[in-house]
Amino acid sequence: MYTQLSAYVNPCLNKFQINFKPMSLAYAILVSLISEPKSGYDLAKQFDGTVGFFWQATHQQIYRELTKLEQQNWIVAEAIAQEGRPDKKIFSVNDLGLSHLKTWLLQSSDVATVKDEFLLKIYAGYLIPEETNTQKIQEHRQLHQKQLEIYEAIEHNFFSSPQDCPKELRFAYLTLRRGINFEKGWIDWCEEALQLLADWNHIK
Amino acid sequence: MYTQLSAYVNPCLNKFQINFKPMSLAYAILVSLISEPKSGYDLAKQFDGTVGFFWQATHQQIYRELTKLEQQNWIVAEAIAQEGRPDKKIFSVNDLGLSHLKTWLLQSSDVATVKDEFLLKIYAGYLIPEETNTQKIQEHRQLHQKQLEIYEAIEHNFFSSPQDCPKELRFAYLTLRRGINFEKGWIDWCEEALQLLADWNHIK
DNA sequence: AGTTGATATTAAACTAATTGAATACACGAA
DNA sequence: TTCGTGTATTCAATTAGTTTAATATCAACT
Repeated sequence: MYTQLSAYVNPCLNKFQINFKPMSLAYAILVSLISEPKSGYDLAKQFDGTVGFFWQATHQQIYRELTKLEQQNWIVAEAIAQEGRPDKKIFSVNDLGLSHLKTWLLQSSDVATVKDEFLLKIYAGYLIPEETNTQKIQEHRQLHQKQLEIYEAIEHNFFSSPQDCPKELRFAYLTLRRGINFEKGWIDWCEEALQLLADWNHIK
Repeated sequence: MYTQLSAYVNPCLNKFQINFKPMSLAYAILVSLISEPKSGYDLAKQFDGTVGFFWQATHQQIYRELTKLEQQNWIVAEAIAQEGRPDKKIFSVNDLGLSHLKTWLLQSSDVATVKDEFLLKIYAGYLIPEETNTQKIQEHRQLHQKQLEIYEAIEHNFFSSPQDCPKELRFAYLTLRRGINFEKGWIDWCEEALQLLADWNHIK
């Protein structure tokens, strides 16, 4: 028995529906290529660097996605013969790709979901020895300290006077500020957590 | 000497290894079941609640994982007939599951990767109208404000005197503090970003 | 001369996650 | 009476992401 309206929909019609799916990796690639055309190899590197703060992907993912984007005619490739190095395929965004990117940019996005193994382990911290937790938090603080230093070096070298910043870099600066804010937040939390654990240890 | 932004690519990651450790969903489920045995339905609800700050999963994922965990004999199910409601299957962690969980808890974890569509869009904000960016950030601030209020209500109701906290809840409190820290960080950044955009707008 | 390491790309198999349902019972409101 | 909401679980298809390669060039050491 049909108890839902959806049961009456012709299933063949489903295939004609417009795809609203995120495909964010594709857009992340477009965003990177638009500021400067580059190869899959360069993209993979950059995805571990500055853009990597808010998006990462392995080179396998990137090459697969580039192939798809080229087939869809959102990007075009140019083969570059290099001396002393393997050939490169430099990709750039064409008009079709740019218009799709702009459409996507205008859509609002949800707050990103967090999947944090570290916090999951802290949550269950009562199951393991006290000092293991302390150690984990100290390690974590150091990792965030290191990342903060990287971000602050970038800020110092490229954004010492943000008011003079060229328009394109202004938005990169905003995301860099978020990176700094994020790392400082973690460091503050680590210190607070260590203090709380120490206090509780005194009380027992 | 570092003369280009791209030079700040983390050299440790040059081999394209972003260490992803799998199976975390299984452990997230174990962590939740260990504090109190529950059904897939309850798990799905909880994954939208407190645990949801650092882990989320859809009910389809959860049911699939529960089936696997039961087959591996890490958890056991007990069918509960309910009046006026469908039957429930209450899962609890057994000794094998607990020992695997403890082994996992002792392992150190990497800093969680961030995949933030919102920041990706901000990064490319120079491609869209000024007021669209402002609006996006204002929306985002409100979302984080709302989440902060939820966390602060939990803190007020359950952790008004954290020093008297029972041992198991201490760690939940630590993660709650991180949630508050996280939301406050976002709110601060939103305000800073709005101010910077306004300043730049004056200079043009 | 041979190993390592960086550059540069591709293939294939696999696991995890998402999308979009369907099924089924009960309760209260329209 | 059927509509919506909440409880409770399952299925199927597709997309996304991970692991583990293999291939190739060249520079710099050892």
